Amino acid sequence: MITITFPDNSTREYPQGVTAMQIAESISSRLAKEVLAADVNGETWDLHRPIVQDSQVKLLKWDDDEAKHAYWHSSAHLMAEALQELYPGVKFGIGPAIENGFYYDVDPGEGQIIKESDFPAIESKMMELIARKEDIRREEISKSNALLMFGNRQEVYKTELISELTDGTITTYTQGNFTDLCRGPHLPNTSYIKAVKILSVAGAYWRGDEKRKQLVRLYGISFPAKKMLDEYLAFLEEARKRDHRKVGRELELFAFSQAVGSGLPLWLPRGTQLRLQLEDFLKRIQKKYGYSQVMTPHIGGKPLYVTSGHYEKYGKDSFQPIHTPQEGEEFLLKPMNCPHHCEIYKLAPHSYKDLPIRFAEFGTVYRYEQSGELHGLTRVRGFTQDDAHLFCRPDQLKEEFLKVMDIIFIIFRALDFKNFEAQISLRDQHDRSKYIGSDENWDRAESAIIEACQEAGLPAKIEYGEAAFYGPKLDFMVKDAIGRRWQLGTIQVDYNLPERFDLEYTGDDNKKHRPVMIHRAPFGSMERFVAVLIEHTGGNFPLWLTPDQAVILPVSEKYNDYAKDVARQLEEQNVRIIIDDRNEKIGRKIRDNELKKIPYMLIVGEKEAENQEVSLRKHGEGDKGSMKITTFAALVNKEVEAMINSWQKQKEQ
RNA sequence: GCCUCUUUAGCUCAGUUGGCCAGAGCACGUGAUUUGUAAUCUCGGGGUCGUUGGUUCGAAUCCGACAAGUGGCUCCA
Repeated sequence: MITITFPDNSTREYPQGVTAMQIAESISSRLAKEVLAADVNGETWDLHRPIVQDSQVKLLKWDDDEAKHAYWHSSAHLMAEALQELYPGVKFGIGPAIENGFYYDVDPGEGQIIKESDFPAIESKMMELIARKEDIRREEISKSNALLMFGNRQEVYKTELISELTDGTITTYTQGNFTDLCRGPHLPNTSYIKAVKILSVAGAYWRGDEKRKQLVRLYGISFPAKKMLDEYLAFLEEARKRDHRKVGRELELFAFSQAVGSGLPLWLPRGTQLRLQLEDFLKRIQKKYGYSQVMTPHIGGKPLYVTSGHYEKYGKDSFQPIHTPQEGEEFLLKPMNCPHHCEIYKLAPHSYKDLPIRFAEFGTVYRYEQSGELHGLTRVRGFTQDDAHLFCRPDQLKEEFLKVMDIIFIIFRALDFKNFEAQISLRDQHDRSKYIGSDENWDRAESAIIEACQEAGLPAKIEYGEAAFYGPKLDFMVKDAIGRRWQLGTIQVDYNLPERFDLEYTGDDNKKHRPVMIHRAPFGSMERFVAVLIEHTGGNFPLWLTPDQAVILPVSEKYNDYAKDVARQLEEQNVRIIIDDRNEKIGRKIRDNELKKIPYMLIVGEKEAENQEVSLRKHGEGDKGSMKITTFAALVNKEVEAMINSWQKQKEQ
């Protein structure tokens, strides 16, 4: 007998070789129906794998991520089995579970293609295999046998994988006529899968290497109930309605023109207002945090980028130099603002007492992204960074880092970005050849970032090998409507540019020292930030972001004068709102159409004129009630201050 | 850059197996209506069917190239 310990620390005795499924059955038949996999001593196991020694066991159901993972992994195998039947000679790459569903990379063979129109056939084949209720069997196999087995089937991708595995750890999973090299775990049989949907097809390089063969990647998702699949598809449908490209067009926020060029957004009046409001918000925060605003040109001499090293690294893959009538003179569209800011720093000698120095600029930069990269406003070729460069002493690094994090938190809080993820990118632990700067400086910077996150109570995921060549960084990721992650805020430590630009300060020892540079952009870029903001709000922006996108609407021409009075009073308090006084000419239909694009209306009529009030109405939400004109102005103006202050208060508590 | 797919009016879409001057709703313009707020009625303008080659008596429709866009891959200073 062996002792099984459950998560609540209760124990039960079972014969040796008991399976998780048998354990579930011994507890309740309902549990046995719902259980998908088991956590055995911290590893996820198949339900039918015998447990031979005393173990900690947790039975995993759909709501456990590990169970979902096994479920989708088995679904990937199921899809592969279907492909094997439908496309004889198909070769398999890898087919893992992902955050939402699964994929399988396959090589359909010379001349064969898998198209979207083939999905229904694949799906129905999968359903057919589900109906067969095929058992999914795990087997341990020696490396030589594995090589032989997959080699015989010309599975070149699998044999490549096997050759890199350690003998004794190799397992296969078999269902019906399909056997896959796989670590598992898996469902007991194919009938656990109730509903499947192939979502998309894409090309994907074998092992993520651009130089190797491109396989066909099929994405799919599956659920234990048809209803859950329908709900998921409905969710995707809903999410598409919040797509910033769609909302941006509908609300006339931004547009693209083929004539201007792809990836070069045109900000329309409404979008510009929104963006200016965001810029203003950040400027107010930065003022409190001791930043100096600077402005630099959109181009810079080529030598500037030769000095910075960017020309060598990116020159040929970027917008090409601008030539002048002067022979040999070349300028580059700036791909970043740092070199310009370094030049400003260099203008005068600096004392250790002057540091840190913080130069901020909403700097528009141009990067020639590969054509396949472009995506709405989230990945463009011309964009404006809410950039700043902080020049500080090494001992100030952590404190400065924390202050920048503060700014990011204020912004995320103000805009209700709750589900952001933080990622610390450090050096590759083994290969350090690609990084510049001394080990000592790197160690100091890396630990400063880690400590700063700990002090701020920020759970951050550490990724090794993701650091830029010039320094480690902390990035903030936010998901869009359909769950894609986009990097917004970023804080990067840089040892490279101070070196290359020979930046200095005089220390208290009267000797020259090298400052550390921090690049930071809380929004990331105005374009990407607005895109994510649109997807989060569905275009339903808070009032403080869009006061100019409200309209004062007198209910009849009798109140036009009062409307003008309201506009004047608001203007005095820096809230500029337009009056729609076309009521006598145009009528309700036009007003309704306007409403689609203007989120807020201030309605004024008899009651309001009497009390010096306005009635606030939000599109789609109805009346917010009437309020004094001053209250309304305060609502708009004070909210910005309140956003900043509320974070300070929360920190003090 | 690579792979899949898409491209018809400002927007969302229809357009049957290739066959007369290419359709709808919304938007836009006009006239009427004046009503505390997401669909009042009338009439009207608007499309070289992404561009460009080809097949055909005949192409929005079939084939090729290019461009832009989608979903991925690679990349992201």
